Amino acid sequence: MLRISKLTDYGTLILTHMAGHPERVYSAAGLAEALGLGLPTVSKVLKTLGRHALVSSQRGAHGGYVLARPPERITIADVIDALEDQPFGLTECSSSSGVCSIESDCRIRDNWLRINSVVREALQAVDIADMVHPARGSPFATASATEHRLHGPAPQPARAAAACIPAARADDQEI
Amino acid sequence: MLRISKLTDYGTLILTHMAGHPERVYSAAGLAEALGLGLPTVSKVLKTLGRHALVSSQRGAHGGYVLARPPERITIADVIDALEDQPFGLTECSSSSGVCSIESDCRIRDNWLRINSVVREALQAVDIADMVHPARGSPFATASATEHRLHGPAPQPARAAAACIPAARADDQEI
DNA sequence: ACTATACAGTACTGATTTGGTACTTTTAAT
DNA sequence: ATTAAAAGTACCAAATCAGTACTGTATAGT
Repeated sequence: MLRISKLTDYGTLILTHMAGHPERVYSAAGLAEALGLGLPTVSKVLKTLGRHALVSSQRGAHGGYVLARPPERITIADVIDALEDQPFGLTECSSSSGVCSIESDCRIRDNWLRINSVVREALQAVDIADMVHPARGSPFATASATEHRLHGPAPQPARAAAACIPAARADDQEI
Repeated sequence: MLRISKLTDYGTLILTHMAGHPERVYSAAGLAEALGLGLPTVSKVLKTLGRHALVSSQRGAHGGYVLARPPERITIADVIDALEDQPFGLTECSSSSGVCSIESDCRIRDNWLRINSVVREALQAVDIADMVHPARGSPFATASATEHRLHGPAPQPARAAAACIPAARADDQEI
């Protein structure tokens, strides 16, 4: 469906929130409270982010999570890599090789690989620090975002609100 | 999971095949046979493509499908718009507005919208004619596809082969 | 007019994926 | 020792996807 999973969405939300005070130790409970998400869900995301070294964790009382590196050096592509189950790739045969019996004959694969590269670059051009500021002069702002038509905004139903929770209040909920 | 659905994959496959002879009328059965896909599945895809005016259909005996416009003017973004259920957008709150209760406060939404634009442009830069040729000097080849690291090729299992069927044999199976 | 062919629409079912939760274990500070 | 907090594992419900079947409609050829 060409959409990131909710967990990935939560991940960017959490990291963006943490980027407000890059040195502070945040507890999973505090983040859940601040972002209006369930604690188990937040824990799950943070654990995964920790496994991929985007945050580092401190166990025990007064423990918690800290960004493992400055927010400028954590890109959206990093978050997707960490949180999405399948390896990056718009199609199955382009994310991992060897699954397609007639790979050598397939004329489309090369093109999908190239499309992937372009999409990935777009995702790598945006980092968490960019997300904190509403619209900074970030590299991806240079793209001709004006002249793209978006020809199907399609006022579809779309169920309940997803991960779009206020990232504001970046400084309550210490610890 | 940031991946297009199989139906969309089939769609590009079918259109690419048809682009081999842009004027020819292809039957659903012929395409299914040529591409090694199930007839019902191919029919489903073609019907949807027809509804979105990417192919035009001719009913009755000797009927079939033809590309509705030259392959140079059908982009991957068009195919995705036609075949994916949800409207384009990496996150729910970025594909349609009004679903997020605190939309105005959300500092991330603007950024997702911008990321979407970039990704969409990448998808719009590639057309079906590009897909036919292994690696033409297409606009998206100009991107710095060299310096992207792809840091997680992750030799994951990955189930059965998907839509990666030979697009070759572009000229057997007439009608 | 009749018949064969081929697209159109709808609906259903099984399988996969996702999202969320619960429970147990390990680690560290007081 | 007790408490706080993360780590790991496993599980369940719900949503989504993929594929199939069935019925209807239009066209060409005889």
